[in-house]
Amino acid sequence: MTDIAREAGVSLSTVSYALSGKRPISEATRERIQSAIDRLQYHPTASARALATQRTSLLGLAVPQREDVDAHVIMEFVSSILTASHEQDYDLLLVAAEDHARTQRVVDEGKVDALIVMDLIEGDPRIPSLARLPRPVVLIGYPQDSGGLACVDFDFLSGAMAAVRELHARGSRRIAMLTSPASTARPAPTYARRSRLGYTMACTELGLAPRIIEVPRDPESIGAFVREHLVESQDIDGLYVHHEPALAHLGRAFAALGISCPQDVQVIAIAPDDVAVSGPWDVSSVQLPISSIGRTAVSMLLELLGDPAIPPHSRLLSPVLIPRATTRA
Amino acid sequence: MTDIAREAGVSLSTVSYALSGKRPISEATRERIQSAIDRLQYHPTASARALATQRTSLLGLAVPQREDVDAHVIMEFVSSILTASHEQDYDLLLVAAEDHARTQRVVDEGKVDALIVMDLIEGDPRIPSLARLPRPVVLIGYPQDSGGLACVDFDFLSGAMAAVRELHARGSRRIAMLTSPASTARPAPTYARRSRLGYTMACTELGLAPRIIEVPRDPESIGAFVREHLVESQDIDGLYVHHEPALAHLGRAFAALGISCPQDVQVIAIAPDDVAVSGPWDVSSVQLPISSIGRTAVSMLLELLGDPAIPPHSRLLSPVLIPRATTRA
DNA sequence: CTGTTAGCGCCTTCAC
DNA sequence: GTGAAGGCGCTAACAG
Repeated sequence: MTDIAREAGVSLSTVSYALSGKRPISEATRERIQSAIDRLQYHPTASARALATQRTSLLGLAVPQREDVDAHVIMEFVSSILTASHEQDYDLLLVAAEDHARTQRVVDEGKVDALIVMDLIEGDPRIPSLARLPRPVVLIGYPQDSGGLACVDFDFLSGAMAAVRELHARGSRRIAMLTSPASTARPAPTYARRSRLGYTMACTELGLAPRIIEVPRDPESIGAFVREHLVESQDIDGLYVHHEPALAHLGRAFAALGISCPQDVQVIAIAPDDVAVSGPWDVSSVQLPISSIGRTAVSMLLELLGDPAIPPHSRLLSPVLIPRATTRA
Repeated sequence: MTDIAREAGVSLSTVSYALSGKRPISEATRERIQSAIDRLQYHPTASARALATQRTSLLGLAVPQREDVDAHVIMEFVSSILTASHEQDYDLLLVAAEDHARTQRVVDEGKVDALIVMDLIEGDPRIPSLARLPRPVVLIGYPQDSGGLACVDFDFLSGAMAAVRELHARGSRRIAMLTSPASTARPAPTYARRSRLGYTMACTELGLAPRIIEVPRDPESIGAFVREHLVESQDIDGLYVHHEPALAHLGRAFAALGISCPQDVQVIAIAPDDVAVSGPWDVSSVQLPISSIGRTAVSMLLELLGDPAIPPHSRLLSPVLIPRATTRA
């Protein structure tokens, strides 16, 4: 920077101000400076700037690497967060969520200005330490006790209720919820409880008896479920499905066993649009707005960076229901 | 750091040396320093260290965001690169590959020590500017002209040849290659050419007539292909499939049209293990070692960081063939 | 084995 | 509008 000051015949600070624009600079000198910059191929040094300003223009993101989290979903989160960050002139620093010590370290050492943590589970043990960090943190997920941290997530409770009400409004009276087994091994992600709760509340509201059916993701189990409840006892005429990997199998089982979908039974899933329409059928669904969540997380972080006094709060994105081929008109 | 020096009753530099271990420190003072660190919750400031050492301990990764690159594959690359980086005490800075200006900027400004660029295409326009960067760069992919940059990729040429030879050794004589249409819109990824070339070379070597059949990824097109070539004209008894999204559809089409697989026709795919076994059948395959590629890219970068004089070269991972249910014994 | 000191490259409050 | 000077927190010679 000294070089280009000399080259342009001005003082070092003038160059700095020309670059940051934090002070009016005459058009003439501004141009001389710019041309010197081009000529010398100058690039400001990020670490020096960071040291002086205490800002890295880096956002941290703790990504889960466990096999049982759908790679597509994670990728969409990462991608939307990356895009949103770039739009605000931030870069993204990735750290493995499993390595919590490292996650803390990158913020303690000031490698990032703020942090996004995804894949929260109920009673997540990381929450207390995250709450102690000296920089803004937002969680993707909505744990019962967020320890005062900002949260962003889809409103699964409302989403589940919307689905059940819709099934009911279109004529279903025996509405079950189909979901994955509450794994006792792994603690549940924060949305599992809220989704079930929403389903139960809606049933209560409508005077229906709630029935939550847990089924593994393999085709055989799905087939068995369909045979038992839809072919034999026929005790279900509406299905709220929160079980993405099972959706496609469900559709095939219907076809194989001769269940005609909007007629015999209506189905509403809660899923990202692409998985709702990617299987053998186009499933009516409550949209899971992954990239909106990602973008919201970033903008929330920026607000907190702008004004750390903002009271911490949660943002739950509202459900939008898209009727497709699995519900009646 | 001054604080903990005072607190421990030593000089500032002693603290620094105690932390970096670049100088022997007596056990006694070392402990006093450590306890002061714990007491004051001290954490070294990354940007200050980076400014002083000219090292950020950050690796850059340019990730593609285009829809037509399989999210699972990208995620596995990212994940393996992230893990490998952490193992070497590096963090990972993500930037959108589509934003090439930004990609260059993060290295010009010294935000990263080195850069990995994935999803290279033939004649990639980014190569010249990447070659001019003042830090190590490795490409994931193997373009014909790498501009002197280091490359890491699977050896698709050998992989294709291995597959064809294997089919031939197990009795197939009319071996076709099934792959995705060479999109005229998007330029081809670097492996497309090498895979086809390997297939052709193997055919030549074995005295077979090469037949490259391009089929879109949708189930209908796959079904049509099977009907035409395996049911009607029956002019194929061996299939080298480099077309991941089509694999599952192919298996279903075989089942639906009564093609018995190792008997009527043998199939070897080139694919990651998980996709080879995830469909309706377990496909014999040449392993696509995605995470090995990722890890290799990182270790190559570190070698270059350690000794920039290392002559640039490419690393092509050798094929490993896994016989499964689609080849004869 | 420990202390002193001069930067790393940029920002920013001051005087001019 | 411009220039001079101190400081951000740490590293690494250079002396002891």
